This record gives sequence, C-alpha cells and structure tokens, in this order.
Amino acid sequence: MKHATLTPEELHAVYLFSGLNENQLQAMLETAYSIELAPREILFEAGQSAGHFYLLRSGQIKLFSLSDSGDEKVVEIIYPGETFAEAITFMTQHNYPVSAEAISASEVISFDMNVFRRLLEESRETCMRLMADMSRRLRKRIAEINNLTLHNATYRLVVYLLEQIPPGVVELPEIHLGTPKSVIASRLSIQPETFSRILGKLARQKLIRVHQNTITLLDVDGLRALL
Amino acid sequence: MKHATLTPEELHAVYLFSGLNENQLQAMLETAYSIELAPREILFEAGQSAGHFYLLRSGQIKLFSLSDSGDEKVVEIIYPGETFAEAITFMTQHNYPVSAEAISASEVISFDMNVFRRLLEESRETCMRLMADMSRRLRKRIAEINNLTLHNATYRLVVYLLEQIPPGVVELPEIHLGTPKSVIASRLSIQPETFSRILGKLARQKLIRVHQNTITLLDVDGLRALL
DNA sequence: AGCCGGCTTTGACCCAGGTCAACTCGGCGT
DNA sequence: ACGCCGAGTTGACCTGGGTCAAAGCCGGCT
Repeated sequence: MKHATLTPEELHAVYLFSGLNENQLQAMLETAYSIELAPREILFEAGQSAGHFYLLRSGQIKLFSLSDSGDEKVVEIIYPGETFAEAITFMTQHNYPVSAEAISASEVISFDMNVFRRLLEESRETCMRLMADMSRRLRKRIAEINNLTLHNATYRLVVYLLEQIPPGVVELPEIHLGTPKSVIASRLSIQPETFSRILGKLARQKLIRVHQNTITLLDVDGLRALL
Repeated sequence: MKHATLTPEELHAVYLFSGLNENQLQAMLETAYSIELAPREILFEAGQSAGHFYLLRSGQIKLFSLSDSGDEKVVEIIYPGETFAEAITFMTQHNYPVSAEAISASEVISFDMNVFRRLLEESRETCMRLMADMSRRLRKRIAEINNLTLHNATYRLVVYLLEQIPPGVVELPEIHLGTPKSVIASRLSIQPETFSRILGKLARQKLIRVHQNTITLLDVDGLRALL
C-alpha cells in the first residue's frame, strides 16, 4: 500500500469528483492510497466499520453477502473505473453492508471517507451528484428485486446476455465473459449447475453458441422473444 | 384534492423538513395538497413522470411492480406518517420506478418535487438528511435481496413476524395484521396459499396461534431458533 | 510431459413452493 | 335473514431449479 497518483484521465472518470475545486480535489488526492489485491484477497468484510471508499483501477472485485450457513450471494461485480462503497457514507452506523473480495489480481485506490464527507458539506455539486448516483442505485436494486421475484432463471440469464452486447454491434454479437461463470451465476442468483444447463438449453435451441468463455448470440430476436 | 394544512406534530414527524427554515418550510407547505383515495384507487403508476412526493396521513398504500404477465410484487407497504417517492427526486429521468395504490381508504399529502429540489440546493442539512435516508433505503434493499436469495419462505415469514413485535412487549406478543394477508404475502414474495400453509405449520408446531388477523407468538425463542 | 487443482459440465434425484380447483368463512347490502 | 362476494384455507398435483456425486477439461507448475 503506497500513496497513489492518478492520471488526469482517471480523475476525470471519477464523476463524483467533478464538482470539486482544485483545493478540494487536492485534499481527496492526498488521502488516495493504492492497494494491490491478490486473487481471492479480501478488501473488507460486511459489518466492518467503513472508513474508506474505493476506485477500482484494474482487475475485478465482487461485492457479496454470506448467509450464516455460508452460502454466498454476489450482489455486484465491480469493473475498472467504477467506484464502490461511496453510498454508505451516510449510514447512521458507518459499516459496510457487504463484503468485497478480489476475483482476479486487482489494484484499488482507497479514499478517506471522512475527508470526502467534509467536502460534501462544501460542494453542493458533488452532493447532487452523489444523490443522483444513489438514486440510480436504488432503482437498480428495485429492478433486481423484480427480476428475482417476477422472473425465472432463464429470463434473468437472457437479460444478462442481452445487456452484455457491446454497443454498436448488430451482427452476431460475441460476449467474452471476463468473470468466472460461477460468479456470474451467483450474481444472477442461479446455481452454477443450473447456469450451465440453461446455457446448454439455449445452445440446443440454436439461440447461442458457447465456446468456453465466449458466447455468440446467434439469434438476438429469438432471445428477446423469450422475455 | 384541496390545499392541506398540517398540524405542527405532523410537520415535526416529517424528518425531511426538519432542516428547513421558516421561509423554506412555508414554501413547501404552499405546495401541499390533500388527496383522498378510495380502496384500490391508484395514486401513480410506474413510469409516470414524477412531479410529487407524498406523506401518508391515514390509511395504507402499497408500492408494487407488475410483470408483463400481470403478476404483482409488493415492494413496500407505506403506513401513516411515512413519506414515499422522495428518493427519486434525483433520478436522471424523473419517473416513478413503482406504482402506488391505496390498500384501504387513505389520505395522502402531496408535495411539489421541483420546489423541494430547489430547497435542497439551499439547505445543506436537508440534503444530508435525504442522503442518509437514501443510504438507509439502499441498505434495506440489499438486505431484502439477501433475504430473497439466501433464505426460504418460512425464514422470511418468521423474520417478518418477529419484526412486528410491538416494542416493549415481552410476554406472548400479539400481532394484529392491519393489512390483507395476500398483500403481506406478496411483500414477502410468497404465494397466498403458501403463506397460509406456513402459518398453519407454525401453529401446528405450537410456535404461534392464529386467530383471523391476530397472531399470538407463543414461543418467541422457538421462532428465533428457526432462523 | 505429466500431474494437480479449480472450474465447468452432466446425470440422477429431490423438494420447496407454485398452480389449479374446490371449499369455507365472515362481512355487507337488500 | 339471505345470498353474494372476496379473502383465506385446504388438498392434489407438478415442476423449476437446487443438491449430490462423478466425470471432464484446462491451465499452471514441477
């Protein structure tokens, strides 16, 4: 763990900071530390007091909950350029609601939550930005709950596949799963076995072709028709 | 629908307003209108552009989503004194993510979202309050997702029962369901039939006694042991 | 090259809970 | 009082997807 320097591009990508003036930005940067995580290394655990929030620079992080019987549910998968754990800044009790673990070797930048909270009081703009973000997340969670309760496993998986289509691609979109299937399965609240079976079923129906971690969507309209 | 006057007690209960000064409060109150809803009457539907948020004065409101096959999932049940739909103030597209329908005859006070948003820019305190609230909701949703994915129907129902214990009661807590069982079932993502069966099962195990809408928790520790 | 360990897949089986249909019950209006 | 209606209950049945166990499969390491 060492003090981190961010490139201007990286900084620009952190939309949360775009409302800050020079001094404020400087204050945040002074709290920035780089943390290298090995695969399966844990960044924080649910319930821990939350003193930092994070920007993922490279690698992949999963945010997950554990039931007391040890079952794991991946709530969200974080990709490079995304920040996470900023929204708990305002918890009455400041502790993480989920755990975070590196899926692959990752580098995260940690920022001090207290400093950020102080800046928030000064910057109306950042405040608004954070609220918009939280609002978006809230809506995402509601959508997720609908998905879980109103739709079955195949539906959820197909939605996921369609979401992964790279923008602009029309013909035979190919999806490269950069994440272990078992993690995606958990994110979708599906057992790995079932995940595999559904993929098999869709392939048999000639809707997709599966090649290890590459999935080709042979018939996007056919997939849409399943929804 | 007529202009509404709120008692000081009611105003005090709206924690969102407690950061506002006299002028600001006055501005909000001027946008306050009272709406009477008959049972099953719809207040707003998912997707509608959101110009107001609400305070429930009496009755009960359910917030729910519909699948395109017409299945309904109750996301939240609102009780008197609670505000709802404030958190979407900051949606990039300002439309309601769920629908709202009166369960029983209800009176809601509507407030203007635009005026509130403007006040938010002036009142740091209210800003912070709203953020704290959104943060809490976000956490609640995550807990809900865990419940749905990590726990079964009996677990969810027992959790619900234990949550309903009136504060301070130790001996044989009685729970009066002020809400139709079918609505509670949907809130817990359980079918009415299953809901009824689980209640029957728990009664047979002498953990509870069911008398129409009154449930007596005969063995709280026994119930806790199921979790 | 050969082995090991972690994913992934496949098969067999099972069960929580959903679906469908019939029946009960309590409240309400006439 | 009666009949109706919607909510709740109960029974019979079914199935999506979870569980368990046994292979495959691939990539890294020695």
